[in-house]
Amino acid sequence: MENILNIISAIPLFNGLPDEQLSALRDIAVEKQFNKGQTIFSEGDQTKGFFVVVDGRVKIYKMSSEGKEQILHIFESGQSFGEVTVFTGQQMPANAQTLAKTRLLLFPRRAFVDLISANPSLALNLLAIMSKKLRQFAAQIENLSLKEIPARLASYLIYLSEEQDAENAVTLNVSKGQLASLLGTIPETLSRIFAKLSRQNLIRVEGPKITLLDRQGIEDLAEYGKDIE
Amino acid sequence: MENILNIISAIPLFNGLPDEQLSALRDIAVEKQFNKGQTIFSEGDQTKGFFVVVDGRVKIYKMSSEGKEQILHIFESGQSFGEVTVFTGQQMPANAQTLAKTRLLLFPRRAFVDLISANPSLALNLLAIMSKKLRQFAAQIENLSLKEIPARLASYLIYLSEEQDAENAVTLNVSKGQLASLLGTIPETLSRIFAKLSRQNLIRVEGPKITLLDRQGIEDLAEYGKDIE
DNA sequence: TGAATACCTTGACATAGATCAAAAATGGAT
DNA sequence: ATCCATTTTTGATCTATGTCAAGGTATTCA
Repeated sequence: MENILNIISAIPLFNGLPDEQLSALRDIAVEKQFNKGQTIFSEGDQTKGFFVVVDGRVKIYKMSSEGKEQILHIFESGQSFGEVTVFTGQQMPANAQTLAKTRLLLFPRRAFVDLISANPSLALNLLAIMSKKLRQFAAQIENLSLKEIPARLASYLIYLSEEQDAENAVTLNVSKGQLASLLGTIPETLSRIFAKLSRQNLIRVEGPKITLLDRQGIEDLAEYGKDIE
Repeated sequence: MENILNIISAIPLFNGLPDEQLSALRDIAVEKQFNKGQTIFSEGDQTKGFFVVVDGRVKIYKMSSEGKEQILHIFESGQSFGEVTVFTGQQMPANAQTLAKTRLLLFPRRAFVDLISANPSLALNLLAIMSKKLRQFAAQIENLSLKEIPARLASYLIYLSEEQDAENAVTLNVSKGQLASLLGTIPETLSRIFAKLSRQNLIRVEGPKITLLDRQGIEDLAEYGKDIE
């Protein structure tokens, strides 16, 4: 068994916790392995607990009655998901599936809640993380309803470039089809928009590698929508 | 001064807290009065703390660069908002404005965080409330991206009927224009959809009073979208 | 009571994006 | 390498919803 303690202490959620609490966390954590494309849980499932991605990538998504998928979130190493139902005790409100070979830690509900009850600093960390998620959701709602798809794509590219710490070149970490779902559209439309932005010399697309040729132009597009044809 | 303690103890967030904690909360709460249409805070403002609606109604909204508004939330008596920035310490991410004459309690940031740190049960309540909001946001994202507007309206009517505990008659608690924004559309479109659903004998609209003539039909519409013309 | 203002509805039209279909490119697996 | 499966792109068409404009209906306030 690899040192779970090291993994746990590197998780943002558990930042700044004293060793004894980290040990307590390790004692309740359960390690899980998944291959690419496996389902972790489905909408309506009973709550098991809350998850942390050790490595790999997980998508959280909803399906419409016609089978269209909307990705709500994509989580990578160090990020956590499933907090919500730990506290409401309801069933899972969405589906989770791996996008790659993935290792997770599961903190079973009961034990985790007990731990939080006893540790205000853990609760505060958790509150901060959930606050951040609320904020991201609000931003996503704003994007979906206020902005057109080219603007949403531009926002995402900027987000990625900050994430990857690269001024003007980013690499998509999901397939274009998945990206379409995350942006609330379909692959055909996304493809056309990539083509259009390329034509306008805002970006260059080479497979999953996107070069931002005109950073300012892309920022304007993200901010003001309405791309100039 | 009216008994703030009574108000505080009736707030869901503070459910089940012992008297001494309620007193501690009262000691840090600040009462605020607003008339209809007044701005409580604006996007970019410094975080003051977190708010509870005593009575009245508050909308939280974003503006697009073209001045279109998207309502993220409408809060009524007993509900709280502004928790997010209390923990992240960032600026306010959206605007808040009263929809009616409104009384609020403000819990200043610093004092509130101290209180939580000392009281795990308060933290757990807060976690549960934030979880619920996350869930609502997820549902809103799902609605915006997976459902057409008639289905969103149907969902909202069902939600309202449960809220108001009325099987087949609901009263809109916001203007139709505001409702349009909440559903991610514009008044013209909403108006047409009301007309269409009336034509299909699913509902009857009399001003802000909506009668659900065919509850099952409305539920189907909310669930499966794609209304049968 | 009536003017003024905000709100709601209806109509004609424009368009972003979805759908359907099929070709092209990519990337594993053998 | 070559084949198969998946992903991506491109084209033609359709439709829901937005935009612009105008008329109607409440509600408020003097």
